[in-house]
Parts: sequence; structure tokens; C-alpha cells
Amino acid sequence: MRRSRAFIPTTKEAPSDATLASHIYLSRAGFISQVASGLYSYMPMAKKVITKIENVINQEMANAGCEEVELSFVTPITLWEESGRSEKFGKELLRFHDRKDNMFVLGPTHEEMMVDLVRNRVTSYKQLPINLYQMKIKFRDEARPRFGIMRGREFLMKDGYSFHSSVEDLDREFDAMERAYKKILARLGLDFRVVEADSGAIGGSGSKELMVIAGSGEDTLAVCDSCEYGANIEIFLGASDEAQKDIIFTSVKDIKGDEICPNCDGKLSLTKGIEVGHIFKLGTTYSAPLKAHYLDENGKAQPFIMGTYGMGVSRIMAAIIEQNHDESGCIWTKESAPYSVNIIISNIKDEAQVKLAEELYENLKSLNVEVMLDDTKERFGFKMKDAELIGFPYSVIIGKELENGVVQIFDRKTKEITPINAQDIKTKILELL
RNA sequence: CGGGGUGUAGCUCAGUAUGGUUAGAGUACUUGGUUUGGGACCAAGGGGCCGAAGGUUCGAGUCCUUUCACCCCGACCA
Repeated sequence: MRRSRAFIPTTKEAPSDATLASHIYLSRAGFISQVASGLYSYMPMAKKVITKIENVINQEMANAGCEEVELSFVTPITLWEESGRSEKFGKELLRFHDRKDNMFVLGPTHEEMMVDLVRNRVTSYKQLPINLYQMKIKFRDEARPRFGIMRGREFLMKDGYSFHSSVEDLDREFDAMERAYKKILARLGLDFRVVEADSGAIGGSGSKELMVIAGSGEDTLAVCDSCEYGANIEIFLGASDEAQKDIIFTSVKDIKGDEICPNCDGKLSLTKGIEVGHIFKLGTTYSAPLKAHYLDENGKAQPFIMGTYGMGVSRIMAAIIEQNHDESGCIWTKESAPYSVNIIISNIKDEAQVKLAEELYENLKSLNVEVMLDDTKERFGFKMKDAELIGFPYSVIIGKELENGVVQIFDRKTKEITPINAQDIKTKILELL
């Protein structure tokens, strides 16, 4: 893409109400634009990042034997009445009537819809297990949306649902999904923990959350320093009594590392995390009330034993920036970057610079490298600031050193500038990617 | 859903206590010129129903009433 033709409206100033790094930089760098409370439009750069994240998820889901579907966003209220969640969700369900006066709901999650899709189609234990997922906008009419796209009313979520004929098989799938989710976050370059969690309103017998470690996270985690153990503080404390919980919370907060891990003998410490994934063992929580049955080996009707696996795609985009930014702006990781390389023409009036830049640009494009060419008339300093704000992992600076046959590679993460012989630049870039 | 705050140019904000020509700045944008390695400089421009409705007044961005939107703290949710 040519920067001169790209729609990337960067600004020097952040929206006055932005407090979180991801909100500030995604706004300033021209990725997102607020439309109303908790509602955002994604501009081209954000759309590219979202697509990159989706691709990683799709690949890992395919590896794990899952199939993608797409359920309708508008869902009949009758399904929610069947499961009993119409009341449970309350005002977070956005309800409305169509022209025939039937009531519908904008989907906040799709357990009911998926069960409805599968029931009466999958009717035998021989057809199990299956695991279906979708990548779909969700809508929850939150009482108080906040933190930019971190907690919007509308958000993009990957939601998967598995159907089994035994608890053992659900356990197997649950573990497989945990591995797939870990792989996804690792590939995206995130530092994260899998923690024991509360099953909350979704219901079910067990659940784990995937937490991206970040100081701005809304969740408090107790994590072990020496093993992989981690728990959401809510479940770690395990106290149902609120007052007691407060007391323990305060004391845990004050400890100097004398809390012992229940898994090994390591020390526990508290940290903050952003929940980007949550996997549940549902059992028959939805299949029973929705009367979704299959016939077992004995010809007896049984409700499906289910699991559900959610991953916040748009939230991951924000979490990447929460974990990877500095005072200059975004720092995208390799797998998440909207473009891998940005070519900066320092002086657009210098024919030699333009010629080399154009050649390199066409060359990399033909090799399917995602490359941006900054061919605008701005000065060098402006282009550098812009590249730092947007957060391309690497920029090739083609500037005054070209007289000596030298160009430079700028590493966004370290901010180091490395001189390279002009004729070696393509090879060097391909090495880095 | 309780408590608090803010709405003036695309964006960030002055101006409102004490009503008074044609509503301002910075930035962004357009044009011309000078610049060209860290968000340049000079000059000339375009851009506003002062959130909306009603009221007080000779006169309202400013005072009064109503209403809408957005933000923050909390509760809730995840």
C-alpha cells in the first residue's frame, strides 16, 4: 500500500477521554473511531490487524478439527426464553420488535443459537463429537462501557461450541481447546497465563480464563513464580462471604510472598490481567432445557454434553497494544502487524531515493510481503513519528546515506537504526520477517 | 442503576462569575514560496445553527427551564 493513498488519519492529540494506552494509540494512529458509547468503527489498519488475528485463530481451529459457521446476529427471543437466559441477562440483552411485532435480541453470545442449529440434525452418538465456531460481532448493552474497545458494547468474538456423548470426551476436547488457545496467543506474541476461573453466568462445571498480563487489566490474578499455576483472585480466595473476601483480599495484597502455591511449593504473587479467552465445561446446562438430544448406544435419548470456548478478537487487538507500546505509540508483534515493513523515502524530491524505494516496494510485494511505502511529501521527522505511532515492526529508511550506498533498518521495538548496504536490503528484510 | 463532570471549527481547548460590534487560539486542511534526518518556516485562505428545544431580554455562547449525548467513580457484567 502507498501511504499517499492510504486512509490512516493519524493525529497528534488523543481524544480527551482516553485513559488507556490502547485507546489512546489506536485512536491517534488512525485505527479506530468512536461512534457512540461503546461503539467503534474500525478503519483500514484496524481491519488488517483483526484479519491477521482471525487468520491465526482460523488456522489453529482447523488444526484442532473445528469447523467454522456463521449464525445470524439477530436472534428470536423465544430461544432465550427456552434457556431461561432472557431474564438472567436482563437489560444487557438488546431487545426489539420487527414489523410483525415479533421480539428479537441482538446476540450477546450464541449458546442457544448453536444448540438450536445442532439439535434434530445431530441425532446419534455416532455423529459426535463435533466442534463448531464462528467469528462474529456480539452486542451486550453494558451499563457502563469503557476503556475504548477493551470493553465496548459491540465487539468481535470467536465463539466455539462442542458437543459430546461423554464427560471424558468433553474433558479431552476442553484440554485440546486450552492447547489451541495457548498456541494462538503465543503466536500473536502475547505474554499470558491460563488461570482457574469462576464459571459465572454462563454456568457449567469448570472453566479457565486466558489472561494477557498487563498492568491495566481489570482482573487480579494470583500466579505462581515457579510453575504454571494461576487463578483469578475471585476463585483463589474461594470465599462466598463478601466481607471475609475483602479481608482476605487486603491481607493477600499486603503479603510479601509468603503465600504458597497449591500446585507446587512456589511463591504466589498478584498481577493484573486482561481476559481475552474463557473456556467452559458446560455439561448439559443448555442442551437439557433446550431439549437437544441424541440417541446413545442403547437407543436412549441423552442431552448433549457441551463445552463452550470464547475468545475476544477485538479485545486481543487492544491487549496487544496494552502489552506492547511506548511513549511513541503502538508496537505490533510479528503476527499481528497490519504491515510488516514500512519503506520511508526521506526526501521525495531525491530521484535516487524514490527509484530504490519503488524497486524495493514492488519487489517485496511480489514476494507477498505486506509492505507500506511512505511516498508522501512530508519531511523525514514527520514520517518517523508517524511510523512509530502506527507501529510497523520494521521501517526501511532510504535517505541521505544512499549517497554512500547505504540505507537503514529501523526496529520499532528497540528503536535501533542499523545501516545496511543498499543492494543487500531485500535479503536482510526477508531474513528479519 | 446511584453519585459527579463535560458539550464552542475535523481534533485539543479558551471565552460563560459581571449578557453588548462580525465568536477566538493551537493543530489539521487548501494555495503559493522557502526548506528536506526526528511531527519545519513565511504568507494568504476555507471551515461554526456555541449539543437540542423552549423561555427571559432591545440584545443570549453567556441567564432560566426542559431534554439529549458523552465521560469519570461505584454497583453490575466478563
